[in-house]
Amino acid sequence: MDADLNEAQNQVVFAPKGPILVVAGAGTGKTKTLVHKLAHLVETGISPESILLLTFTRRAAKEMLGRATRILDNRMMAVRGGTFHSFCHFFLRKYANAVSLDSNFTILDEEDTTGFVGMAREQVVTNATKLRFPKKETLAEIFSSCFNLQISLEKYLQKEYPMFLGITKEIQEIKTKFNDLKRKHNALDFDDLLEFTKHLLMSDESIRERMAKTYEYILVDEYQDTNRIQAHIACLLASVHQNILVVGDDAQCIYGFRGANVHNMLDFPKIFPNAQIIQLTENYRSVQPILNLANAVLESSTENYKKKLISSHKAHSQIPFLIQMESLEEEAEWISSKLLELYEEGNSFGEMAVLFRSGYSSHLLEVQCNAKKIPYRKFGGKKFLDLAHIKDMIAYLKVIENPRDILSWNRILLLEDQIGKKYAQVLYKRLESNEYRWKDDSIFFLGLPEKTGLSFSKLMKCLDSVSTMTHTSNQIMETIFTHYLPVLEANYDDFEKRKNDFEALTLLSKQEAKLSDFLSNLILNPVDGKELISATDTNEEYVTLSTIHSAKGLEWKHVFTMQVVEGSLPYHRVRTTEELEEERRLFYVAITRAKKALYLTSPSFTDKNRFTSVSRFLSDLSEKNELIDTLEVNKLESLTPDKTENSVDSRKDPFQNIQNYFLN
DNA sequence: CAATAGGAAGTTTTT
DNA sequence: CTTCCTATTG
Repeated sequence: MDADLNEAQNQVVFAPKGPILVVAGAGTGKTKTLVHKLAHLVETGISPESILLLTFTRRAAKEMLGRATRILDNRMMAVRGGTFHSFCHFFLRKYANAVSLDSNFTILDEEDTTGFVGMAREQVVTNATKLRFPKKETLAEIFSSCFNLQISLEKYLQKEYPMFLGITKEIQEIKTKFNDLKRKHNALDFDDLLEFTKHLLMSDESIRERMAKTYEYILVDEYQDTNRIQAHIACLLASVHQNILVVGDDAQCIYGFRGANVHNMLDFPKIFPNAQIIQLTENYRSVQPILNLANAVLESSTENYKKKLISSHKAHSQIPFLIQMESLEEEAEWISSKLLELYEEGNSFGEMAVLFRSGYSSHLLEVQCNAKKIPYRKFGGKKFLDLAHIKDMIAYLKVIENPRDILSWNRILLLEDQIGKKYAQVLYKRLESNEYRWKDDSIFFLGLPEKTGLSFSKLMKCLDSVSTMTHTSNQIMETIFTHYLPVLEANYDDFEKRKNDFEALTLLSKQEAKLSDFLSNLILNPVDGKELISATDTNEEYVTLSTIHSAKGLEWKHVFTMQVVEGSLPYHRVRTTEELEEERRLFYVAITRAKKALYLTSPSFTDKNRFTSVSRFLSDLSEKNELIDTLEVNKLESLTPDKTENSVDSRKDPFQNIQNYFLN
């Protein structure tokens, strides 16, 4: 027995081999238990590299392995761990031939996937039917949802887009064409990674057995967030030895939109009738008032969550705050001031986090943090990879790696002077019929204006110079960059700033010897450019700004949750009660991230002066006054200097009043 | 056919 | 704030 752990946790760690379901409430020491489990497995003779740890999000995987390595020793680095998608990618590179894939396949990110849908759409939609036909983004969303929810196109349309039911046939046709295109151009999207893996594991017994030998033990964290296909893959991997441990919390399922379903968890004992079920209930993270609010939020749910979180902290503590203000500007101002205040009281920035529903919500706050010199890092929302100039660079590399990548060809051709949509198409066709081999030959230039041909041959000579010899990805990067630089300077006024991003990209490319590894890693593990640059700096503490989704599984001493208002939390697009319940769980996740203090802010006006009110998740609470302490921030602009003194509210912290005054 | 400017409209959450 | 579409000019 491990004295560090409570009884239930010990039960998990010392359980014999075989299937185990751990139902772990928020903050019940789940990660700690898993880390100890890993250590125990290694001690009992299972080698680290034959343990597979799967999670849905990258952050959860990173957190888990990071803690295992810190708490235990470097042997834990050998544990194979990552997201389902990254595992599937690794698996498919190895067994590509078994599913008749070319092993140098390209992985499509969201934008590329949408691009292929767009191509398929153009093939089906003629001008006559163009009116009111769903856009490529919508179609891509529909196809992905059908896959992740594992329902037919018609059913999904019925549920979400009844207005498109009349064109089901055309949409189906686009879907088929879309899949054909991906195969033809040697590309897999995120969903394909899962589908091909599942298919291969299902149909090939010898591979299943080989996998069972490679991975003697399967751990799945955040099991409530896996969807049916992912759960299927996990179970297939364990089908031979049944050594599978899954951990989850039904109250924290927030990926329903991607097909995550509580039933995955509840049905685990149906798949493995001999499964041991262990509950972790004692909360070590938060003080009781925070848990009281969390419990109350769940209690008003229509669904029946059995658990009530009880804190192990006995000391008296402050109940959560609800701070109301007029505008979004005031909200950003108040939060940033409060962050500074906490810092000046001796808290480190690393102990603070601001959470929000949507990626863009933090915009004003980021401005304030920059102005006040508060170090922060943002998680969720826009990515390094989404920057246009980074995507340009990647497109060159993708073409070198997979010449059939039509989208990347199109992108880099369009960058050249005097090559537009039409000529890009013509040139791709010529390349294709010439098996992507470039010859400085007149047939390539037939019917092209002189300047167009010149641009094209310049591009091709550059690509040729890197693909004919063996180069490190770093050398390739340099050559491509030399070619790209004039384009960058011509297209962006802020090209100097953008140039800096290439440092980060070069830094990344040095980490991988092979170009293909570099590219797939970039897509499956997108990194923030800033993060990379600052990683070379000292380990500076920073405030975490994060979407609630990305904050899952993490904890901070001081947590702020922004825009706890109708329209944001719950989100305005929510229609059904299931979706509403998911929003409630999302709020629950946000609350339970806080260890010591929780601040909820609620502006009365969202963007475009739309009036809104405090989230129903709070206003519906029957014992609201006992659960939260409501404060109002007066609108400072409306006060004349004379009146400011009167406005000082004795209930409020004097320091905060001073800050509010001087920083405005 | 390419390039450009200017107006319009759409912006969850993750891989 | 951005991407998307359209009209105009070269």
